Amino acid sequence: MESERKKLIGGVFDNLRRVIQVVHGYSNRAQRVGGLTGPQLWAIRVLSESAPVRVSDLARQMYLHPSTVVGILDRLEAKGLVVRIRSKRDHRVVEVSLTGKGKTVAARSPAVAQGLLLKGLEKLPGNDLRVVSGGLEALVGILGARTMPPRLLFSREVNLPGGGVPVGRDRKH
Amino acid sequence: MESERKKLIGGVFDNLRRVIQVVHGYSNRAQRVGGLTGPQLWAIRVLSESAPVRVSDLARQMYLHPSTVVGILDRLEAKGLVVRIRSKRDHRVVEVSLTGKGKTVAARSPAVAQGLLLKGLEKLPGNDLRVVSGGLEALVGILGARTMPPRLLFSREVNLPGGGVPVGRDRKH
DNA sequence: TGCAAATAATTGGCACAGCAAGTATAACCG
DNA sequence: CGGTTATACTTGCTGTGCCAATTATTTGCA
Repeated sequence: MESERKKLIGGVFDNLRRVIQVVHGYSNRAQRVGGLTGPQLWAIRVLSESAPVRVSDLARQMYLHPSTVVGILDRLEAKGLVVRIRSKRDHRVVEVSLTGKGKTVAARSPAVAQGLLLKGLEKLPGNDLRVVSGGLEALVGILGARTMPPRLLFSREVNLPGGGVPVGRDRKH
Repeated sequence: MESERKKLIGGVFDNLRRVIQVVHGYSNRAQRVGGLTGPQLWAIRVLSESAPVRVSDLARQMYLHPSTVVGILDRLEAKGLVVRIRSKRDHRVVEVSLTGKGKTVAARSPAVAQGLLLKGLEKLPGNDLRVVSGGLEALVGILGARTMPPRLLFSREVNLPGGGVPVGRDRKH
């Protein structure tokens, strides 16, 4: 039974690697689906949810430095997937949106991994789903990451760390 | 009960993000523990297990292109953590090993995330461990990643993909 | 009002990761 | 021998990611 534990633990590691490789590392670094890299796809996905968003907010949601996001946006803009529009009321801010092409990519892209996962989870028997949920819960607990912000993905709200409260801007069109 | 499923699924996503963020993104890109980047730490860890290893084998174990590994080794060598020794018998191969300093780093570093996980899993009650294992197993199944090579981490053997059967090399000192 | 401070996005510089193609050397095999 | 294969390395390129300025704009305060 000692060896059974060992085997289980080893399997957990292997599977965790696999999951990570698929979900996050689906585009390890180089170009991937549709010629988009991981971060680019990620930005597209965030944009597809957060409507027109300011560069700094996008950076916050992606947990990246603003200057990094600028670079990513440059490349996405060059591909014609996003547009930058200077805000009328505050001429400092830039609102980033998806173009039609960008929306198409966004609509097709989540199927890559997250969509796969979502579909799979949805058709999972209730008991198995509970097992998956419980298992991950335990993992997160072990890693002491329960207090960590989920980093947004399909959820709407963002807990920005450290930063002040986001001004309640009714930027809704 | 529909909403319970939804909540469970949402939680799975959030927790998955958390786990990924911790395990993989522990060293997002920039320098981290002891001034080492993620891939550098990873290489060190592989080296700490696989004794003297050839560059090509290291690349295979890290699932990286050999030229990428060369760069990583250059930086590790510059820091005095690894040494490259040309094999006497086959003058093409280079055996990479850890220096004393490198071993120290290796011994201290796995505590970063994987070690945390390992320790946590080890003290987990048998039942919970089975839940974690089963949950991940299901996830991997959903993602169709069961056939994917585990990418090695703590396990010894490597299933090199695509490549032919590894010649039964008795390079055991 | 008018000037200082804060804010937003960007730029430039740097290091690293990752790959592909090409090079040099060395081993193997007919 | 001579050609093929294997091994490591080099070079060139793209892309991330950060920090430290810079610029433009807005806000705040005296």
